[in-house]
Amino acid sequence: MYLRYLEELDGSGQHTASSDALATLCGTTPAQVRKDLSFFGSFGKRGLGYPVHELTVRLREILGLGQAWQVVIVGAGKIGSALAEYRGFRQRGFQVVGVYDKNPDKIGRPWGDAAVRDITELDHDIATQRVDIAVLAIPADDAQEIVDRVVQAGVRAILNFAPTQVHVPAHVAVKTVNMAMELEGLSFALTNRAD
Amino acid sequence: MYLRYLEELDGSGQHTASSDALATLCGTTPAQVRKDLSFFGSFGKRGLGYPVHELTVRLREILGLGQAWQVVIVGAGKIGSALAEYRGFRQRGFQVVGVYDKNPDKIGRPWGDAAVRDITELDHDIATQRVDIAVLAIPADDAQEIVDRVVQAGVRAILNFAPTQVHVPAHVAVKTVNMAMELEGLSFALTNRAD
DNA sequence: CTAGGTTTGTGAAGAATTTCACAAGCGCCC
DNA sequence: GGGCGCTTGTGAAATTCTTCACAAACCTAG
Repeated sequence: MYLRYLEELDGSGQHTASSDALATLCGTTPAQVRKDLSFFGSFGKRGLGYPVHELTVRLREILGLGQAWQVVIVGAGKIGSALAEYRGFRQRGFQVVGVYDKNPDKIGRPWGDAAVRDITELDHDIATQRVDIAVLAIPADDAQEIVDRVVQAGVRAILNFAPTQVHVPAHVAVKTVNMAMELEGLSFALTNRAD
Repeated sequence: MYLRYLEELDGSGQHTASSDALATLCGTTPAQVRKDLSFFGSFGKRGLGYPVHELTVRLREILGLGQAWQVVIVGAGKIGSALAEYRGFRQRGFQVVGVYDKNPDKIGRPWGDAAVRDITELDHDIATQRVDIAVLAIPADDAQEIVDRVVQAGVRAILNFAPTQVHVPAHVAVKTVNMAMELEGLSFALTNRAD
């Protein structure tokens, strides 16, 4: 989050930013900003604030954004397709190297200058080319099976859009995005808001 | 999260579930399950566990899922369209009552048995029909402006897919889903994993 | 070079969350 | 009906996270 706003500041020519300024942008507190950043090192100058450009560079390093991570998307439905064409990914160095589906109607459908591939080829493909991250845009019922397969094939990070918890070995990182659950959180807020 | 798995258990005919069973399903601990549920009341029976069906009903009440919340989607790009047709929403009682865009090419494009509407009509539409939740699938630069407008028009809850923090008055609930940020979290995990 | 106005970095305090651990309650079986 | 094996609900302890508050450091101006 800090990186996002620092990039913005950098683009607009700001040279330094105080924890106070960053906090306002990010919707947090100055103390929080300082504690968070201090976890990784001592970047600021007292009396001045943080050097915007230098800090963006350091944060990118810390986040491992120096390299182009290779991503496969599993599931070529609405969400999968939207993700496959989402600019934000490539912009930030995530390269979509393959889209997979199990539905014969979708397999072979053009995608970029390649085509949607058969999900049965997934294991083989991951074994032969480097794949860092698997994005799952598939029904909940299929999620765990696909997770097991990509983990078996060597993938170490998974972004899961299926509305279910998936279980993985400790060395695999998973982030789950559950839109229905977010909406239900809003429903709760609407129902229980203190007016 | 508990609701999701309780529904599954209910569907498969389970009558009771222990905190231990729920914890395993949800990837948490039994103590956590009990503390969480106890916040809303005392639902379980000692020696037996929680009554699955009864608890789903109660959780739905608590989350305010009894009624059909009316949702508008702002932004008819890839992500907005995917969301507009996402079954998970309707299944859980969220009714998409309108899709808006500012791009003339997209305005009027058929969507369900209606059409994508001009974003300039948004304020008027919200004022004349009930809209509970606004889902934002628009560029970061437009996000705050649209947030201000829908809040002004009376919307109390926002699901934000724009990759930016948005600021709202205290009585408005916001959930932000930032896919690029999730990917960066995975990048960090891949970079700093302890092997 | 010094004084004054800022802002960081960080221990310590405070708050919130999670885990522990166990009494109390429940159903089942004999 | 009583004993036994489970499981909840919950205070208390432990841990984690956030906020406070201030010394140390830095810049600018004169």
